[in-house]
Amino acid sequence: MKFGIQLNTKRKEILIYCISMGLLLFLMKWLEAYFIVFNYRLDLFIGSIAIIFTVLGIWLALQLMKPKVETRIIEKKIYISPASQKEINEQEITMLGISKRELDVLGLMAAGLSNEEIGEKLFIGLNTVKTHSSNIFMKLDVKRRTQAVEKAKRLNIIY
Amino acid sequence: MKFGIQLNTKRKEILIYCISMGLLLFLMKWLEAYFIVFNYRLDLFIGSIAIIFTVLGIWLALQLMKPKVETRIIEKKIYISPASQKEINEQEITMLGISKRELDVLGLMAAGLSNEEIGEKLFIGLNTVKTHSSNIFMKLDVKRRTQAVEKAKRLNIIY
DNA sequence: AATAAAATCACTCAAAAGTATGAAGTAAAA
DNA sequence: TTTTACTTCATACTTTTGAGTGATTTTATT
Repeated sequence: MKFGIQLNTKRKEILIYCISMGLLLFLMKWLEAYFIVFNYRLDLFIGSIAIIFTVLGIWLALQLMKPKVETRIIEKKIYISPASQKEINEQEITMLGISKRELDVLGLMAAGLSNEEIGEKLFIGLNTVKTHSSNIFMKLDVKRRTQAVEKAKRLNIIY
Repeated sequence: MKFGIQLNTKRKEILIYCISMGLLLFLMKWLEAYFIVFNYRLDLFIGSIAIIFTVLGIWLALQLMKPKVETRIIEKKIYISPASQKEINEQEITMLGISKRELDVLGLMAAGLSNEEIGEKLFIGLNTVKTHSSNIFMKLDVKRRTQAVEKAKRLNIIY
């Protein structure tokens, strides 16, 4: 469809060109008599003709060459990683009322440490760790550390 | 740099065109005397001039229009499968020698179930679950279920 | 300074988890 | 058919975990 319209446009242009060329030739034919009088000016007349038709040729070429646009389509790939690294949900933490220390314990819990190991890492006693973990379970509404870790990860409380 | 070279090429073409045009005019001047003899043929001569210069104009236009290249960069979005939804690494499972049943237990372990609950779900006794989990820990080279879950998820053994 | 929240620890008891060992049935492979 | 791996279960014992309760200290807030 597009090609057809384009061709029609071209045909019209060619037609216009032919007509105007014919008119020009007619005009020149008329002018010829005038210029013939000034015989010395014939070279100037021919020069004018040359320039006019050069310009005409250029114009015609431009009209016909219009769609000669080389379109290079370069597909630029944009890789989109869909939110793989979720951020810590601070809001959820405050909402559940989990304290800093409890969060520390929870993190080490998720790493697979035992309560004793957690205590060593945080320089606190086993009983303290137990208290913290009990509070965590209460706040997270779970019964086991495995559940706590699972839920905490699901809620983006820990990494 | 590129632009400079391109301009130089164009300048050369224009120069060549000017020289050839000059030569043509000189040729025409020479031919003028010849054509003047056939005075009736002046219109034909002028017509020839018109055609020649039209063609010349077209040629010039084509030469000048050559580098009209349109580059369209189309951004194509490609969605990468998220890293979070990794597939189960069957190879790792066979490499570690983890059996189907052990994998079942491991999965429920990761869900936060207790050994007793796992037994109920799989219709096996508590002792059996314990045996399985012990074997899992041995094969995964860990000491606790939390560690087992952590490592299993890291190795893409479970979801 | 008084108050409240957070962090620390202790103690007891019960439940759950984990170790070690042995054993029996099953299904697939050599 | 024998072997091997898998699954199942039992028993005894140890360790870890978790609940419940209470207390002290620190820290921040009013």
